[in-house]
Parts: sequence; C-alpha cells; structure tokens
Amino acid sequence: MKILSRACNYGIRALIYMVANNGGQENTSIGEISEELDISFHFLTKTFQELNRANLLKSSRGPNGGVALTRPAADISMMEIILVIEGDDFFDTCLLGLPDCGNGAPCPIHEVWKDKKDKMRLEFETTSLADLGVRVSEDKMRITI
Amino acid sequence: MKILSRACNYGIRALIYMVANNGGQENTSIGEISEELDISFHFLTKTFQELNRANLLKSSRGPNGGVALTRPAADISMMEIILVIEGDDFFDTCLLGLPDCGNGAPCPIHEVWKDKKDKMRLEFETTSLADLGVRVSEDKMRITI
DNA sequence: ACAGGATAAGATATAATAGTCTTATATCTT
DNA sequence: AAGATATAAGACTATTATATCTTATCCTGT
Repeated sequence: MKILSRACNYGIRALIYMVANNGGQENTSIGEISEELDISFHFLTKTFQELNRANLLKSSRGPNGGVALTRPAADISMMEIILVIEGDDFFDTCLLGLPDCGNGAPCPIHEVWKDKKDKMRLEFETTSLADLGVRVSEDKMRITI
Repeated sequence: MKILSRACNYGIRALIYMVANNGGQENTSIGEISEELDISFHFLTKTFQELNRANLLKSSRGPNGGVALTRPAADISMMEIILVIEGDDFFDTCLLGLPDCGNGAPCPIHEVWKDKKDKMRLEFETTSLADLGVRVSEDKMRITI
C-alpha cells in the first residue's frame, strides 16, 4: 500500500533530517542530506524546489548555502508537505477510482473511505515536523535506509 | 491518494457488478462487464485471469461462457481480492518508504501508520462482496463512471 | 574581480504501470 | 463437423513515475 510518491517520501525524510540535525532553521546543504539519506541529489533538489516555491523552505546558493525552513518546525505539519508535493487534491480520491464519487452518486465504499481519509488527514495535520524530528534525535527512530 | 492500482479498481468494480447483477454465481461475460463499466476488455481479462488462478473466480469459454464466483459473495471479502491483485505484502509498507521499517528500527511515524493500516485491513476484511453488491443493487450507489 | 561552492532548471534515460492488438484455444449450438 | 462465441496468453505500445546528466546561475570569501 503505497500512499505517498517517492518524491514525497524523500521530501518528508529530508525535512525531518534537517529538523533532527539542527532544528531546521540553519542552512543544510542538499548534498549532505542526499548523502546521509541515500537519496538521489538531483531528484531531491527538484523536490526541494517545489517546497521552496510553496514557501515552506528558503534556499541560498554559494558557500554555506543550502536550504532551511521558513517557519519553526513546530508550525509545519506533515499535511502541508504532503499537499505541496502531491497536490491539493490529494485527499479527493475514490477508493475504486471513480472520477466524481461522492457528489450524490457515491461508490459503495465511499462513506467508509471518507471516514478513513478524514482520520488520516487529521493525523497528518496534527503531526508537526518538530514532533517527527524529536523522535529521530531523542528516541532511536530512523529516517535512513 | 491512490491506494489501489487500476487493475485492482477494475477487478473490484467488476466483481461488484457481477454480484449486483446476478448474485455472482451465474456466468457473466467479460465483454458485458467491460462494456458496462467502461473498462478495457483485454486489461480486465488479464485481471480476471489472476482472480481465476487464485480460485476466486471460475471461467468458462464458449457461448454462455463467462466468469462466476467460486464461492458465495458473502464469503468473499474485499481483502481477498486486494491481496490477490496487489500481492500479499500489500500492507507491509512504510509510510516513508523505508525498506525494513518496524523491526527494531521504526520510522518516526511507524506506530501511527501501523494503527491506521490495521484499521483499514479490518475494514477490508469485514466488507464482503455481498455487502458491496447490495449497496449497488438496492441503494443508488454506483460502480460506473 | 575571481575562484569555488552551492542551488536552478531543463534535457535525457530508465523502469513501472496501464492499455491495446493479435493469435490461440476451448465450448456450445446446430 | 462447422461456425459462432467466449476466454487465454503473449507481444507490442503508450503513459507516467523515477532517476540521471548537463549546463546555467547565483553567492560568499578572499
């Protein structure tokens, strides 16, 4: 059950790495992140550009450059990251793949699925990057392969 | 949030159609199903072959041929269909895409995600084809585009 | 101003998924 | 036995997702 795209996996892990490492407010180079997390540098760069355009990240070039969060990690939810990378319609999906499921003509699993999605959404909304970062830096949870 | 593959969407919808139409025990031709549900005939055929090999369906050729369930629709859960089409490891996934997440070295969202997966699994296990079929034939829920 | 370190961006390659086409094979009806 | 009807199976194509490569651009320190 793959829910998130590779790009999203990478983006979330990368941001957690930044937070666990230096709080996320200081520059971290993409090269370092890609190396530590074993992620393709160029692929990660592109994902970061999206987060950049969405103003979740700010980037700076040159020596001591890198990327950093624009806001405190506690203020950034998983949800925000997911919506930026996967698109705003991420939760508007029918489990059976029907295009306009819900509007008056739901599929037979619509209500149940809607409920599940709402609960996932809530979870993603209430989980911040800071929450995740702490689990990596304090507990022994990991974001590396 | 695409959870199931196209093949799985099609397979589930097709089986629901059969159940809603004639209970699923009588032969229904793949051509009819593919036409009614607007699904590629050949693609659906391949999916049916998998369900066939898994003994969820039996097929017969020639006039009045088609496919039919091998067991009562009430005894077949969504879960079975999903596992056949997506593979038995369908629920063994890490939200962040880490290969061996869980075994002693969980990702920071592992527990939460495990809980969500278990609840989905339970839902899929306790929802039968008969349940879904009834909603289509009695209520006005749909499986067509 | 220059050199080196860093991201930006577009082009290209590869792999996985989805979809189509063709031929083979089985079964029923007459 | 012949013809019509249906699934089986493999080859082929298209599309999307993922990954890589190359060049451009910017920034900092000296």
